[in-house]
Amino acid sequence: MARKSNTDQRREEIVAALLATMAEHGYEKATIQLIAKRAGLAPGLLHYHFKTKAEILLALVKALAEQGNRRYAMLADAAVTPEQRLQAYIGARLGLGEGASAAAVAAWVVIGAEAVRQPDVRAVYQEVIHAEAVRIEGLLGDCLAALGKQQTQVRPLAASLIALMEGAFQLASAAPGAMPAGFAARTALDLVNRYMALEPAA
Amino acid sequence: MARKSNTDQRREEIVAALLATMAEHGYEKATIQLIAKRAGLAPGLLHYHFKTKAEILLALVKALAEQGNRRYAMLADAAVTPEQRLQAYIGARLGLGEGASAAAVAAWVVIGAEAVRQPDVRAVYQEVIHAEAVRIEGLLGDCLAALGKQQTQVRPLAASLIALMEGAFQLASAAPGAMPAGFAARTALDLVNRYMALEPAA
Amino acid sequence: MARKSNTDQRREEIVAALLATMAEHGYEKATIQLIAKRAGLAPGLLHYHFKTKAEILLALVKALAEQGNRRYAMLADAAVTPEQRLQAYIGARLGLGEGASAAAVAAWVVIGAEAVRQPDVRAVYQEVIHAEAVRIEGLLGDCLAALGKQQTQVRPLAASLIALMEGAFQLASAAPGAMPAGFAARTALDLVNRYMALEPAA
Amino acid sequence: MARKSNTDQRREEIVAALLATMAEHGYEKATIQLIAKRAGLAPGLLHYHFKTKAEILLALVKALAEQGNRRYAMLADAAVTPEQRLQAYIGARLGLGEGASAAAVAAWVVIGAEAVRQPDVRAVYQEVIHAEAVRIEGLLGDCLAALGKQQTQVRPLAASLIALMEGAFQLASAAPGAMPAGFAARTALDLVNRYMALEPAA
DNA sequence: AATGAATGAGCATTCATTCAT
DNA sequence: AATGAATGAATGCTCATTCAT
Repeated sequence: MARKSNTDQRREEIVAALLATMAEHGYEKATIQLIAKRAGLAPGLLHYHFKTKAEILLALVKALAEQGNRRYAMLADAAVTPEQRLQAYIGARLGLGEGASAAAVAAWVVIGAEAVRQPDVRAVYQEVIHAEAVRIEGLLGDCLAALGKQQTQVRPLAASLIALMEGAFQLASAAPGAMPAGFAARTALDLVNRYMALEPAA
Repeated sequence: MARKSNTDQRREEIVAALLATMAEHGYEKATIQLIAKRAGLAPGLLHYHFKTKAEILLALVKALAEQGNRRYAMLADAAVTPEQRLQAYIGARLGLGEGASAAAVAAWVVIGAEAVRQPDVRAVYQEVIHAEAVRIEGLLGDCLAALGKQQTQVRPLAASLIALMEGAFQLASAAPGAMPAGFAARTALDLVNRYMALEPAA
Repeated sequence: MARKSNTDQRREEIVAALLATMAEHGYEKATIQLIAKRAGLAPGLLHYHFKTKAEILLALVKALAEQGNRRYAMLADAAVTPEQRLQAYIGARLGLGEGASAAAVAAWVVIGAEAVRQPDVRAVYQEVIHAEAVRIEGLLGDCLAALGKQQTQVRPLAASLIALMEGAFQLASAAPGAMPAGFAARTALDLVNRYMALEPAA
Repeated sequence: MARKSNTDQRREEIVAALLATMAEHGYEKATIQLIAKRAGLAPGLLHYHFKTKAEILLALVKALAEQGNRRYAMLADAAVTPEQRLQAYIGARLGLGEGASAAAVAAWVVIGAEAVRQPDVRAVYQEVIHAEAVRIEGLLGDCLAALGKQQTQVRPLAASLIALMEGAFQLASAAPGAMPAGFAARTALDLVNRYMALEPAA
């Protein structure tokens, strides 16, 4: 081997550059030229490492999903009771404002809109949402069980929580100020907890 | 009198065509040619009635906002108690599934993503969100007052409800099936009602 | 109708420009820019009248085929005996050197090579060859009948004549000088006539 | 002795890979990457052994010409009478269908089209055609001499035979089925023999 | 000799916008 | 008001060629 491959690193750099560019310009206006400039690479190189621009987008969606997985794995270790795990989860997902993730949130909103029209993106987006739903249903089920409540509403409740979070990302990106800073996580948690508190016993 | 101007009607046709095209192709891929074909008009005519493509988009955002206003005005007349009004409101906004509005919902999601990058769109989007927030805060305030509860959490609660609705639109457009059909409105209402039920008295 | 369509004329101009450009540069090097310049049109206009560059090529193949049809129709009227018709046919097809058609001949050679790899081009090319074969078989059959000869070899003889003509085009374009000027038609006719003269009687 | 040079072998491998790739994709679409993959070599290596892609093409043209020479040399030994030599020659050249040579035939057709526009290719192509013409003229001259016929038509007859063969290659590659299988060689031989049979005596 | 990442010019194609009719 | 041809800048992508290793 006369030259060691740096493909994995380059791909990550390119994906990161798409994230940043997309957060600012949207997907269509995130041109290969612009992404390349942000990554400090020659435009042609992006097509050496990725066949098409759409492929970079898919890699980004997957990267963001994996990032979510890692965050979830970390918190799952730390928390003990079901309530703590739920709180930690919502806090991790909605704990916005830490600078670095603002771009990721904006990019995610753009991805959500691309999922409306691009079948490939939609497929991956749906996988991510579904995995999230499964996780939340597990967390809520544990909480309800610990409270001795019925679990018939787990699915719509989980779906509503996901909707609330996706909507919070949308508002944070397109209408900052609409959501009182930092209150999203707290209010979401209260909503869910009070809902469960008033569920009938099992 | 030569020939009466049909400008207003033409503008509405064009805006409607953008709505339909955008729901299917997104904003950038909703080309003037495509919009014109959908409207049954010549491409050049679109630039006679609108200076730029961006202007059509702004007209669409405003049209969707006004449509929301009209729906609200209608329901406000019918309902009597604060609880009825809140239920009617959420039902009207989240009562998806009536076919015709699926395109409007998808277009709204796309608009939300455009608001991330287009200042003009963002400004109008924020106006719409703000007006909605004011309305919901009024509704929630009335409900809490009728229940004799404190009203300190009206703002974050209203913001969360908006987030939930925007997120529900996103899921309906990009991940149909994630949200159990028709449950969005019911669960949202339950969440809010139980939250209020457990608020401290004023 | 506010503006009359000139599409047909423009398409012909574009096809003619491709013919000229291809004869000089081949298909791949006949860029849209080059073709447009030759036609005196803006590059973008070529894609207004044709969806793709490949579509222009197909239009050219069909145009050349029709041109051949017209030439054949003309001569069919003029000639009387089978021998005269055969002579006229070969003369018309191989009567090279009249300047204007040199480009067409070169373009046809390039088309033949494109037919090797482009299925769409190959399909049309085969249609043209087949139509030509049918015609020649008819001509040869008439001649053999008039001579009272058997007609069992009509097919391979026609195929050979087509091959000879296609090859003559190739030599005329890529190796002028190899074929003694103007002798192609005469030698081809002699070859066929002597072949038929020595066929067994029917 | 460090490591013996394998340059010659590598060059042959590369040329063979161009032949195969060109037969399938044409010259322009036979990219260095594609040729390298077919040869099982790294793309960069092709430019170590050849300065440019055009140089590989020239090497291929020469290789095909030499291959023809070798075939001719072989048959020349075996045959005795002029008629036998002519028959052997035509049979060797037109004896298509042996699988392995289909790609070579297709590549040759593509080369013929490149000769239309690339002066370097044209020069070599013409050399090959000229050498072929000289050979055929020799063969035909011998046949006519043996028959006691005049030899005034040797040149156009040889040119026509070359045209027929080049055209047969074209048809075999782009319109298989047009030429009744295996009949090309037989019919070509008959055409030439009957032509000679009816030549005036010397 | 060999590798494969890197470059950048060039390509077909798209598309908002203009404009003569 | 309306048409649809025309423009040209911009975009994603290709690819021969180079070069550090």
